[in-house]
Amino acid sequence: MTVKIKEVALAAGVSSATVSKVLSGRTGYAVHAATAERVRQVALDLGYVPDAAAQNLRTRRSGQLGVVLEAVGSSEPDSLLGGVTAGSAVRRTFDGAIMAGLNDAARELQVPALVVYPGGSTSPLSYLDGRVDGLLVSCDPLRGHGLLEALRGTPLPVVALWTETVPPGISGVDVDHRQGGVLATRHLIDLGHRQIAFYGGGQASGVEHFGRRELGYQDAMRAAGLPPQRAIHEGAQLVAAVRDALVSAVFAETDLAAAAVLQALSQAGLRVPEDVSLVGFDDILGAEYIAGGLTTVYHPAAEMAAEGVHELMRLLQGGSPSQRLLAPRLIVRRSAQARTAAAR
Amino acid sequence: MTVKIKEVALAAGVSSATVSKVLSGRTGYAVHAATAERVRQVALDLGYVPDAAAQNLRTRRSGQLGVVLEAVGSSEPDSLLGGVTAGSAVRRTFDGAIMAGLNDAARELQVPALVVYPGGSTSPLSYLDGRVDGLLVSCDPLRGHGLLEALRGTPLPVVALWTETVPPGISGVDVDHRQGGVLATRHLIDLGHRQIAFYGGGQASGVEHFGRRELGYQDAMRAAGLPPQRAIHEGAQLVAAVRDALVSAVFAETDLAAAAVLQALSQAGLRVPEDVSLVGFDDILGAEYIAGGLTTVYHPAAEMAAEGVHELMRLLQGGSPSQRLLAPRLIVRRSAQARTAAAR
DNA sequence: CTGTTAGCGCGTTCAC
DNA sequence: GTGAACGCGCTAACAG
Repeated sequence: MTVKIKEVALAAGVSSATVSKVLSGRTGYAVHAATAERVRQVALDLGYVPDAAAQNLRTRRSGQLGVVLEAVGSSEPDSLLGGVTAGSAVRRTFDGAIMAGLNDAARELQVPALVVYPGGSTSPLSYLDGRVDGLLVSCDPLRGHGLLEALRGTPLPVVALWTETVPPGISGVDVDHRQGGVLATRHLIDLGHRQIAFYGGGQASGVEHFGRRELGYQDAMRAAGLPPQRAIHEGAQLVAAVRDALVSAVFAETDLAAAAVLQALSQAGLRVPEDVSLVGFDDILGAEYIAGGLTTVYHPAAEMAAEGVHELMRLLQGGSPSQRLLAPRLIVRRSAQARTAAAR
Repeated sequence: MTVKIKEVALAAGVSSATVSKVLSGRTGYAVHAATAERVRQVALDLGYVPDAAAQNLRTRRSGQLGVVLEAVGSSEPDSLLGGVTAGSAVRRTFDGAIMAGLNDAARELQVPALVVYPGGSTSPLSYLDGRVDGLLVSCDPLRGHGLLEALRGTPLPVVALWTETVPPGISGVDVDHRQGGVLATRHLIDLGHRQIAFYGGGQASGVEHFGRRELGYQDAMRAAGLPPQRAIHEGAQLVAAVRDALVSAVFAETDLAAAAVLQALSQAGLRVPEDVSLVGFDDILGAEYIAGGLTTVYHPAAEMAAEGVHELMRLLQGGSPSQRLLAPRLIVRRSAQARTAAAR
């Protein structure tokens, strides 16, 4: 037996229209202050809660934002990672960061609720049932953007996370991976390294993020007048390069890849950072335990999600779609040290 | 301009009632197979999607499950952790695991959508607006159960995660932390250790989970005829106990606490597992990097969330509230070794 | 047995 | 400050 607006109206001695006006909170309606106060009090006493379905039906808005949460995280092929196999755990860390960012932003902006679509693979049509006023799509960078393409031309405002390349009419928020690659590489250069390897699939992987991280590596190398090396994606190859004095420092495209590098080096009797300097990317949980503290690039996933909510609110208020890149940040620990300290 | 049911009816040459019957999917309605097929085809061609608000208003059900996602994760006080400060990252791992579990279960059960309430601190009344058919509460084990208490007696079916102690009328799903404590401790006993310390706040911390983990430790010790030791919650104290040959193995109440133990021991020149065996709890991301592979107890957070969804569906189908505990699982790595191998 | 008509659910908003 | 139409799909009762 829930309380309905008519019961409140009756108890307050007014019509339901008046109750609606008062509780809408909007000013500008002609309602006596005393009446308004009485209505509010009665509503509170009776524990009246407006029915969301009726409200949505009439206003054609739900006050809900949809979130399509595709699995996000490490997309590294196993071959690259050696024995390191925490991919799904990394994915969860990022998903958790996304939820934390969404939650914080939604609370701050007073968005009533977020709707998560299970699986995220449903037909694009199903997002158009009025359940949500806008859509955040957390795409898997590896699996391409099938859903985004399908949403091209939707009447629903859409913001895509995790990608720089979105169809027209859709907003995008991503981290500046290329700039992150520059940060990591420049750090190694500043430490005096000249022979710096890029470890990972990079552009050849077909994964947008990894390609951009490699581009950043190349940018920084060229800016310092150094020749970028071809990407290495095998532990043995890297060990050989180090032995031949062709490599004194490594930028691994992810922290997991860095862990794999560390493992390969250790097995060959090489130490980090004494023999080789190492920088990763992502700052995953556990990064502080890798090599006694992995120097890495922090990936602001939560901030990205929060920015996505803000962008969606902008679209809902009539703004036009835009692209935005968030700056990553270098986290200096101990796995990268000055070249001179290596004494080789 | 969205397509409405009447337009479909018109195009298919039937009434809207027939369209509704066909698209409801329910059998038992008397509709010609040929007519039904035609209606379905027309609906598809026109891209008809039933309006959720109208549906919800008429059926008084939303097909949505609410999730109150309080911050969950490491609740360890800083003093216990020494320099190890990855608490928020752990929280995100668990939140991500929860979302992964919810997502998987919802998809499997064909639940249309999950609603996440931002902040999770809103008045209990606000969950009664018909937006959701039931509520999952992922409570913070540290902050107590204010929300759960407030939900006592709600007409809405409620399932609480992360706690064994719930008000009457509410279902609970939690991990069997006590059993996990037994697993960890028994593993050390089986390895030949007799002087086993519990490291952490335990029962004194006031955190339900940690208390139960310590109880499990005590259970296993007593079962082996060994006297449980008083909980240690300071690195220096632990180092002293090891030096005095009072402790040869440590069960730390969380993996982060284990990392702190490791750090304290290392600084004192003691090695894991050569000098001291160490077992953690949670199997957080990064556990495989702690001490070259931390032996720990896996915390099935995703499974817990999935089980929560199942329990909620049971309640929605008229089942009665119940409590459920999920079994944790020992993950053997290399931080705990046989006593004899220690050669002390 | 197939398909239609009519009215419901409940808060919002326009016209008086 | 009020009355009543309205949003849109569902379903009980009814006609063919």
